[in-house]
Amino acid sequence: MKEKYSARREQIYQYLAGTKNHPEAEQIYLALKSENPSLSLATVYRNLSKFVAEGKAVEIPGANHVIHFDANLEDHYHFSCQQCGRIYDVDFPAIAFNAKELEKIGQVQRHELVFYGICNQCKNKNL
Amino acid sequence: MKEKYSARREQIYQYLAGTKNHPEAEQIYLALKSENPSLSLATVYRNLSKFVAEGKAVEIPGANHVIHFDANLEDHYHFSCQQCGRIYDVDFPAIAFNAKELEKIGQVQRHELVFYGICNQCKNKNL
DNA sequence: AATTAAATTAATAATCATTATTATTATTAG
DNA sequence: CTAATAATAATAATGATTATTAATTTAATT
Repeated sequence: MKEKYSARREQIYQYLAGTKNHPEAEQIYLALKSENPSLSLATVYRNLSKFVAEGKAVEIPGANHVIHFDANLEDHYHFSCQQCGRIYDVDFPAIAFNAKELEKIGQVQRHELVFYGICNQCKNKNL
Repeated sequence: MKEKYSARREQIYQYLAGTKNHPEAEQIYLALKSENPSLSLATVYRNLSKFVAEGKAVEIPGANHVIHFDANLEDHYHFSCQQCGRIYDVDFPAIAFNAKELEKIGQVQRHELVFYGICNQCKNKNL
């Protein structure tokens, strides 16, 4: 199954790579739909899964059990707002872990650190 | 809405609190179903959501987009096997983070650190 | 202990994110 | 250009989770 070039895939990837908003599949779909009315939601999902499988993007589990996507592969962590569902980047340096403790369990491919809470934007709205 | 005692809820909580397996809702359901044939899956979900809302349990997003539950509230982290879906405890001491960086974003209630990879058990099977 | 009120449940239907199917279209190879 | 095959659009199907509702259980009150 040799991969063929696909304009759709390119659009989806470029959109994901060009935003810091950690969108969910549907948000990407809606954003690209306007320029491209024939775009199908399943195509977005299919390509996102492909990116993840290829290691070109990662999934971030968000609030409300919706998956968000991120094409930023540099070490960074996330803040997930339990109220609005937005995901923010947290610019920490990568954390060093006890490798021996992890080796006892398995081989780590990557890690995700997510802080859960209420973002300042929502906090202010709640006043 | 004053909470009333419920034998079902108690069973579900005790099961969750008594295991280190980070089960998903359906696993809890199946485990308790044998002693309690009239147990309903929705009841398991409802009570698990309640525990989470009350802070008596946390959700851990597992592989295959299934949610696992953990009633162990002590600081500890997780390893999620991408092959078998099992979730393991990682016994690190809690990590100290740059509070100022986080305050810029919002108020943190808790954090989850998940290592993704292949567990040793699966690795050996793959040989 | 019986009565009432309210919370909880069982059973099941509904929802919603995600995935699979299939006929059609686009891309690449020959 | 034609054949082969990957990708898509449209839609149906799946599967985890949530909502509904009538019946049951619990707790308070008489």
